[in-house]
Amino acid sequence: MTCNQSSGAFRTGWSINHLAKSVKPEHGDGEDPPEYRRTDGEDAGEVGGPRKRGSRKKSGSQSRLDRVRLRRIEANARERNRMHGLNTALDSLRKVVPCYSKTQKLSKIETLRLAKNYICVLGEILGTGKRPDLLTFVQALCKGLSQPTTNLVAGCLQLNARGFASEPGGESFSLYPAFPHQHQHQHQHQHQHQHQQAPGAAGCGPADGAGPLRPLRALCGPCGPLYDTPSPDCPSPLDAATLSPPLSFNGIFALKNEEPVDYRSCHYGLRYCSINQGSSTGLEPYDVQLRGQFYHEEVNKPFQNQ
DNA sequence: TAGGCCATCTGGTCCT
DNA sequence: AGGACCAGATGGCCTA
Repeated sequence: MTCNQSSGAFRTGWSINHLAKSVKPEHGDGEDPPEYRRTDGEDAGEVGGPRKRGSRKKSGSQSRLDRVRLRRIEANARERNRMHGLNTALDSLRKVVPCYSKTQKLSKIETLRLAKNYICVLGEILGTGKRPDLLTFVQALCKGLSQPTTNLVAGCLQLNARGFASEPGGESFSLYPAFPHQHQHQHQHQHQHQHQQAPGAAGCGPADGAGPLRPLRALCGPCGPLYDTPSPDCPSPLDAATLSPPLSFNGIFALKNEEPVDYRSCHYGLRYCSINQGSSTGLEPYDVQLRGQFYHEEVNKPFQNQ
């Protein structure tokens, strides 16, 4: 029996008796695990030489061995439960962190790192009373995170980083989402270019090409827009009237899709996030292309020297 | 195939 | 004595 089988069996409600019959197979081939082979102090005294063992003594030792074995099995079960509780808590944490996907869970360590970053950001916001710009926000969130996680977080943040990488080493950024009505031709070809698009691929939105970092007005929650002075260039399709409500997070930031996006099928390349799928808002799925390496480096650059 | 992640087992330590 | 907690070891699964 494998570990997985064991855990599966546990999840389906193994009794201690079941466990007792399935003592760790890795030690394998019917051989008892080390502890069960080990003799306790009483038995250790017998190691020195041949010694007659009465049946009474033997049965006592046997029962003691059984007790040890049972305790170990019980301890294993408790330890499993403890770890399951820990994992449950981690799942809870994943759900309140600004990047949640049922299909591609953050690893434990990345969850903790992201949560820590998030707490720091929120603390900073509380302390200063100011909302950070999107780039700063993402940078802070992704501090110390792995590249895939950085990409995942950015994806959850609805970032379009194509402009980000429009010029290798360039200084322009675009954080606008690319809506199909703006770039329908792009959308049609994105799938076939998933793994081929050059760093200089076409950007999107009015910020495409050159220009300063601009806010993503899609990041508007119930508490109002993330930015006090939304860019006048921000096109009307992003107006609140057409925005889908799901882009909200705890009333603070608009960060998450209610419908978790499965990024498994679009690692590092083009990603198609569907907001409010099939809604009456008229919004079609839009892409949040992320150029893995370059994006990761850009996001983490400010922190690399810290 | 290597590396990352994970679940589990295990023994040690500390606490009640 | 027994439970909680911890860290090391191990093996399975998945992905690049």
